[in-house]
Amino acid sequence: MPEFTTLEYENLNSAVYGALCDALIQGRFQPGDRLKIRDLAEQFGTSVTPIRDAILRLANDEAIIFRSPRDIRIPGLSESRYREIRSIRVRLEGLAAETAAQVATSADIEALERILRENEQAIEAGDRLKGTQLNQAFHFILPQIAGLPVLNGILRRLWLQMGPHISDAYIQGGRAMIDHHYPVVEALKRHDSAAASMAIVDDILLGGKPILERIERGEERQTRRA
Amino acid sequence: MPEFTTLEYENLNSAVYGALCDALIQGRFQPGDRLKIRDLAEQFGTSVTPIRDAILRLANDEAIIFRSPRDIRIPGLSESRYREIRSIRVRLEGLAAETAAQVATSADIEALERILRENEQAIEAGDRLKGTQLNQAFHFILPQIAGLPVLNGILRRLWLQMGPHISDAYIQGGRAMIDHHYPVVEALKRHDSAAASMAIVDDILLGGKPILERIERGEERQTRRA
DNA sequence: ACGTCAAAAAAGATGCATCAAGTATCCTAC
DNA sequence: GTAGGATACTTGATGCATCTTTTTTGACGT
Repeated sequence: MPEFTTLEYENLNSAVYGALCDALIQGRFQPGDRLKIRDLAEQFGTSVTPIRDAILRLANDEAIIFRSPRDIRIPGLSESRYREIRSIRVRLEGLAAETAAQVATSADIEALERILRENEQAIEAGDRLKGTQLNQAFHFILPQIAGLPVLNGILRRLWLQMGPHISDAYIQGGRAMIDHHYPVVEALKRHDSAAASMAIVDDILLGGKPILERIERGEERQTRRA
Repeated sequence: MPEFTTLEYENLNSAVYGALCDALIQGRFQPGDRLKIRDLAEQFGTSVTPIRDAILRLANDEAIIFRSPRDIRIPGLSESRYREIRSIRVRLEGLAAETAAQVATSADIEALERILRENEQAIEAGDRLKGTQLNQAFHFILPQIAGLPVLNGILRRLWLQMGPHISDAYIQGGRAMIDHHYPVVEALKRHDSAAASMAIVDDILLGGKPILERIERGEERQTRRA
């Protein structure tokens, strides 16, 4: 269960922000979707103020954009931007994997293997949502094992931007999403930093291939109206 | 002149956010300093609303923290956190330097050399503020040359967190702040990616040494009252 | 002096009214 | 039937009142 709020105490603002982050990461928004503060306020049963706060934070994360002062939307993702995000992930998740390999305990390994088992089951059951969630859980747990909270926050933000663009695509890769995870765990067991780094890089590049191909095909509806 | 606002149109919120970001990066806040929304509203001559918006964005960047629901402060920087930020910078600025080396034009090189010349002058003149500003400009221009806007945003956020902790320390390093910049430019001229990456890593590790030593010495006043 | 506790003041959270600017709708004129 | 324009509506920005909780302060007793 990833922790998304950076504010340590609870308020409506953080609750809304967390809920919208979850929705974004789970792909429940499509590129081009428009967000309206008053509508969201009604959905959440609050006034507009906490919604505005959350929307502003999301805009600061570049997870949503203000196309004009009154037009808040889920942004598109150009091919070059996706490639940049992928390059950044390669560097940062590589660092996380290296560090994790050095410090991973047997409890950490068990947690990873549990995620893999659940992911297997989700794929067999055809549960796409759970499949992508567990895939994300795998990626987020590495910086946690490594004890790198700043890195974790950066990756979280990148995932907010990718979320609306990976929901459908991942499935087309079938088991490719999970196959590359096993070598990572094997490397962590051996405390082999170099192998762990290479394995996670493989996962990012190969496992993410369907997403890139989808963006290249231009199946994005970036400027779709509502 | 780095562009800090992610909202493309102008409003009070972004103006306040930008001003506070500048203040943070320039070290005009000290760790432990307390921020009060009403006070800032008076200083900026606005109501509390745009200030709250900006404060919330800054908190989302982890540039400021809510120690309690009514206590907004500049956070401290533990040694482990600084080391983590440094590791991330090594990876990301390494990537920026590699990419920049491949695509840098002669105009880009000239811009870099202009910054170096101005930085020399600022150091000679003993202008600390301008010195640190130009040092930052050097680091921010590399991802711009490389055409990596996402990377740029991540580094900007990291700098927001480091800002309050580097103001004094850098000076103690004397010319060390700038000496390591020359090999970077030389590598870019030769379009030598590997050398550029190594040079910028040297700068981060060696140039940042005074900061780490200061944090290790515990000269931080993280919980200082006002 | 120091710690404790209570009252007073401060401060952020939340809700809401209003404003300005942009959008949609509908009516009219040709 | 269509084009143009005026009107009504939508929507985020801003300001502000109020509420609750925290923080500060100061008096009191030890």
